[in-house]
Parts: sequence; structure tokens; C-alpha cells
Amino acid sequence: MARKKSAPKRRSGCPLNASVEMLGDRWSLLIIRDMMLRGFRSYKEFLECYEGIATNILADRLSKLQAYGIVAAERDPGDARKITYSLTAKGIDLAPVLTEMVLWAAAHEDTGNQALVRQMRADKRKFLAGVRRRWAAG
Amino acid sequence: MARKKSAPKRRSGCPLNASVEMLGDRWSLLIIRDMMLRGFRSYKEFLECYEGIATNILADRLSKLQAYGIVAAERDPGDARKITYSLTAKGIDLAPVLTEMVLWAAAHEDTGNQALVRQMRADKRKFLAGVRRRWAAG
DNA sequence: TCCAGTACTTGCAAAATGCAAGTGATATGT
DNA sequence: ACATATCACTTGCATTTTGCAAGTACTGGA
Repeated sequence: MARKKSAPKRRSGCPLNASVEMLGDRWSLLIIRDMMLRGFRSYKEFLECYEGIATNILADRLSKLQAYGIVAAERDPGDARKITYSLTAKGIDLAPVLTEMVLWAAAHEDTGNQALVRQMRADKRKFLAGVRRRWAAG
Repeated sequence: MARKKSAPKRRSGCPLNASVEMLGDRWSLLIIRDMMLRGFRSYKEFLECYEGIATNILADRLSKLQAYGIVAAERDPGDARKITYSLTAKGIDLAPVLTEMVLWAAAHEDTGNQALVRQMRADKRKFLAGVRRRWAAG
């Protein structure tokens, strides 16, 4: 699996810049969403994302997210064709980011998934604890 | 100034998708950061961002952020050359998003601006209230 | 009038995205 | 053993976006 440990060359030392260098594209956070909230674990599942991602973009982003340490990948022990992807601790720590982005858009745009939004709004801390619990349960 | 009021065509109704369609690029959040945290208001100031943005990209993003209702622009009454940009209410509501992204990167990457990070960590709510107060003061 | 400042625009090369077909390895069925 | 299906990509190509650096039009100051 893709694994890169050298310090990346960044445009600046600002933390926000580090975030957007890793996540500032159309697709990365959507993949993380599906992993975090819909329990997706396979390439095939990610291809079914609501927004319709291209195969080469999906492969590219999964590779990058692994390189950033946000996503881990392992071969399925029972079927060597299958790869199972999961969020790392670093990845699950993006839950507050993702939550705030959902809440921001829901407040200012005409969006769907109102059940999720209501859950988040009702008790953000409880929602985030649930996300973390499900992640920890494997 | 650029002003577009039609409902955009989105890849899905998911709130996160709406967010990344507006903000999922390398530069938009960095511009918002400089507006929100450094008090930048002019094109020339934004050009001085830490990361070195290209003139055409800056112009393009400012135009888009206006179209999305995140940024407002007005001509300076004393100098018709100057345009003053500011965050709208919708724009300032991105403060929690930006804050969580800063905290995430600071926790997982080797980043600078530790004073800001300490402030955010010490009392997130207080930090956000400060951002909002400064915004409201014009 | 000439020069400086402001906010872009433009031309071009490189990089990224998106569509759809193709590929190689593994698993299943006959 | 061979044929077919599945899985995770890869590839070819056209379009779009990014980034660099020079250029432009308008306004303000000397």
C-alpha cells in the first residue's frame, strides 16, 4: 500500500494551508464522508457515491489519503482481489471538520439529508461521540 | 459586483457536497482565512497571502465567493480604484469550519502559528465569539 | 502631462479532471 | 482445464483549471 513518510513541502506553515493541501479538492472529503457516515470500505462502494466520482479520481484520492495517513488499506484475508479501506485515528479526527461543514451548508443552502443535520444540531458532542464509537468498533 | 441568485446545479443534495462545491479548492478558504483572521480587505492585501496566490486565481475566487454570497465587495468612496471586500454573515459562519480545520492540522501535522492554535484550543467558544465581535465591529 | 497605484486580464504551458474503454489478477462455475 | 465474473485499478484522450509573468484600463497624485 502507498506509504510516504517524508515531510511534504508546503506553501506555508499555516495549519489551514496544511489542511487544504491535503483536503482542498472536490472529492477527498466526500470519500471521507462515505467512510465515516455510510461505512463504505471498498473501492466499489466508493464508486457509488452520490456525486458520481470517476474511477481514476477515486484511485488517485485513495492513494493520496493513504499517503497523508488519513486512510489505511489492507487486503481482505479471504479474497486477494479485495481491498478494505478504513479511517485512521487522524482520519476520524476530521469528524468535527466534516460536521461543521455540513451544518454550515445546511444553514445557508437548500440541501437534503435533513435527518443527519437534525442529529448534528440536536447534540453535536453526542453525534461526534457516536461517530467515534462506531469507528472504534471496527 | 458579481451577483448570481439562481439555484446552482449540484451533483447531489448532500450538505457536504454543497460545501465542497463552493470551497473545495486550494485557495478559497485561505482567502477567507485572511479576511477573517488578518483583516485583509483589498485585492492587493490578498495577493500577499502566505502561500503566494496567482492574480488570475485570486480574481476568479473573489468573484466566485461573491457569487456564493460568502463575500461582499464595494467600491471605496474615497478612491474609485479601490475595492473593499468583506465577509457576509454567511461568510463569518464559516469560522467554526476554519477553526476545526486549523485544529485538525495542528494536531496531526508539523505546523506554525502556534499562538493562534493555543488560543483556539484554550477556549473555542471564546475564540469564535471574538471572531464574530471583530466582524460585527466592521 | 507623466507617473504611480489598483484591480484585474491575457497568453501560454503544465497539471488536473472526467469519460469510457481497457487490463491484470483472483475467484467461481462448468 | 477453460470460460466467465469480479475487483481494483490504468489508460487514452479531450476539456478544464492552475500558475507564471507580462499586459491593460482606469483612477489618483505630482
